[in-house]
Amino acid sequence: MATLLPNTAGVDLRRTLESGQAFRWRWDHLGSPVSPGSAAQVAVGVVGRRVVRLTQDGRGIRLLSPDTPEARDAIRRYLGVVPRDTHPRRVEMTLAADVVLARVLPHTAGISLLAQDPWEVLISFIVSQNNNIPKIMRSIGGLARTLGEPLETGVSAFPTPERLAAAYMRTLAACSLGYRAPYVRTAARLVADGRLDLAALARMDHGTAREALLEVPGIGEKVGDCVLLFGLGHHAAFPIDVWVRRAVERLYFKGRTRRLRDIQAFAQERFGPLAGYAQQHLFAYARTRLRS
DNA sequence: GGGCAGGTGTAAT
DNA sequence: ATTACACCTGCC
Repeated sequence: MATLLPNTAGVDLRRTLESGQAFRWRWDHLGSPVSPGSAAQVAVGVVGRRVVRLTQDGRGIRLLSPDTPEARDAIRRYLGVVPRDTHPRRVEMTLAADVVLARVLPHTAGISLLAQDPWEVLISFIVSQNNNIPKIMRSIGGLARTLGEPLETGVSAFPTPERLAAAYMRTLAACSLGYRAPYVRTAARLVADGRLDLAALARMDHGTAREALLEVPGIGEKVGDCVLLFGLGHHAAFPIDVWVRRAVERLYFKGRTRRLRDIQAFAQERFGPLAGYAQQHLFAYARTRLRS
């Protein structure tokens, strides 16, 4: 049966899983396909070696499977529904002091920063450069299917660094990586032979870890900041993609163009250690309400 | 079918 | 120091 996960942290499952930080979740219909209107939806994703099914209703977030004590703990940590010093509800209380975010938050509240596998995040965001979310999801799915360990029919784990490092270029090309394929291969080799130690980067301070990431071919400032924020737990990181840039320029600078480094400095100064959460809310707001 | 979207690396000022 | 352009793919 399903377990109800306590969610005093105020996590909104759909907003979190559709926030562009993770690429291995999809929504399926639950129950009878003949009454799709009333059918609840279930989020199906891959977390490590587990195929995870979750739903959320008025009562909370339910873990449909796998329903074991170990899985329950892992998923609670992954989602950030454990009461920690920075969970969505508490973060949003602080961010709402910003008059701009106070207007944004009603549309975006409940976004959590997932505690993802840094290795998967590294590769996923190298793939994300100059790319869009549906295509990123296809590429990551393709890598899992061709190089990852099968978990259940049609679903595989994200490939290990060793498997990815040893992959043929044509295998990578078949996943539509395009010109990013050599970046992916190089990064996989760096991790596989220990020259890039992601666990060590997670322990370093934000600035030092950032410098190290920028040395990796295919990782620039935006992707580096995504890896820091989504994979390494550096919640002060503020990745600036076109949407975040639009949002900041529109909402804080009267629509005036600003240089990226000025936006970066502004965000670090204004949001401090919560910059990553602010970025998530601005990104979600821009994508849903600033299209046009 | 040409245009466009999306970050980074590189070569040009 | 900043700026212009190429890179691959899929969608309109």
